[in-house]
Amino acid sequence: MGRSPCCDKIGIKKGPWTPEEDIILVSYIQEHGPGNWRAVPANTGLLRCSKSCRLRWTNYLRPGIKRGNFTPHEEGMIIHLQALLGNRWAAIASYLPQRTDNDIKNYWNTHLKKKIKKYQTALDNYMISTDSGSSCHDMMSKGYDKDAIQNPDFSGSHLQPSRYHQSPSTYASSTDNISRLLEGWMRPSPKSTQGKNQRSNNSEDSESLGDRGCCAAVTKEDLDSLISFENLSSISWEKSSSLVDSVLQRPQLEPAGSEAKQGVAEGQQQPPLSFLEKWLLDEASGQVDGFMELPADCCSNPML
DNA sequence: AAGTTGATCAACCGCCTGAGA
DNA sequence: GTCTCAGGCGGTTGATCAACT
Repeated sequence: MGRSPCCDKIGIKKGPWTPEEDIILVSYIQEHGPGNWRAVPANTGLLRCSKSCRLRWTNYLRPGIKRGNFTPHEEGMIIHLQALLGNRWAAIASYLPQRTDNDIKNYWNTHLKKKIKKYQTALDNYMISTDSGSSCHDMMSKGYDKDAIQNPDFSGSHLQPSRYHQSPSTYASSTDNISRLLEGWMRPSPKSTQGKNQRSNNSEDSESLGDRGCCAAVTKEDLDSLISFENLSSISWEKSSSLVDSVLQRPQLEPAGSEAKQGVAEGQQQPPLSFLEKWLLDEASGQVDGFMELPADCCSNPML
C-alpha cells in the first residue's frame, strides 16, 4: 500500500538548527507543551518535519538535559545497562534522566566500546598468559600490561578534554544548556515524552532486570563479574563511580556527584525569556557560564 | 602552511508499535 | 479485524574539528 512520508519532503529544511528556529520551537512548546509534533511545523512556520522538531526538543532543548563530559558514575551506569539491556538506548536513557538516548548511544559508540574492547583484550591476554582464575584486581595489582591498561585513552572520559567544551563558539555547544535556562518557566507536561518513556521503560525494564538478570547480553563472565549490578546499585556510588578507574585502581580525580553538589551550592537561576533569546542569538555566550551547573536532585526528577 | 586522517556528535532515515477510526 | 497515522526507536551518515604528517 505504501507508506506516506512523515512529512512533505518538499520545502523541508535539513541540517543543523539555527538559534532562531530553536527559539520558535521552544516558544511554541512553552505555550502548548510537547506532543502533537505534526502540528508544530504547521503552527510555527518552521520548515522542519515533525520528527526533526521532536528530535531537536528531546535531544537538545528539553529542560533537564545535561551535556558534555560523562561522569564516572554515568559511565558505569551505561556499561552496566548496556550489558543488561543491549542497545536499547531509550531504556538506558530512562535510568539517566539527564542524558538523551542519542547522547548515550554516541558515547557508547565512540568511547565505551573502545574502552571495553581494550579492557577485554588485556584481560584475555592475561588469562592466556597466566591460565589461572586470578581476579581482575589481582591482575591490576600485579601491574599487568601497563601499556594497555594505563594507556591514557583508557582513563575516564571525564578526564579528557572535550572538544565539545573546547569550542564554545559553535552554536551546537552554545545550546547545550538551553534546557537549564528554560528550567522554571517550562512546566512539566504529563504527556511529555520523557514521562512516557519513564513509565513504559520502568515497567518494562524492571521486568527485564528481574527476569533476565545480569546474564542477558554479557558475553564474558569476567567482565560481568567486574561490572556487577550489585556493585553499581549500591549506595556508595563513589566506590563504583568509575568502572574502569576503580578496576585499574586509578585515583579518583573527580568525585562522583561533585558537579551536582556544586550546582546545589550555587542554586538555580531562572533567567527570563528575553535573556534566553539574547543568549541564544549570542554566539559568544560565555556570559552565562554561571548558569551551567545542574542541581543535585536532577536525577530524582526525570522530567523537569 | 597545507593536506590528510581520525574522532566526535548532531541530525536523518527507515522500521516498528500502539492508538484511533 | 484492518488500515492509517503519529510517535518512538536504533542504526547510520555527514559535517566539523583537532591531531598528525
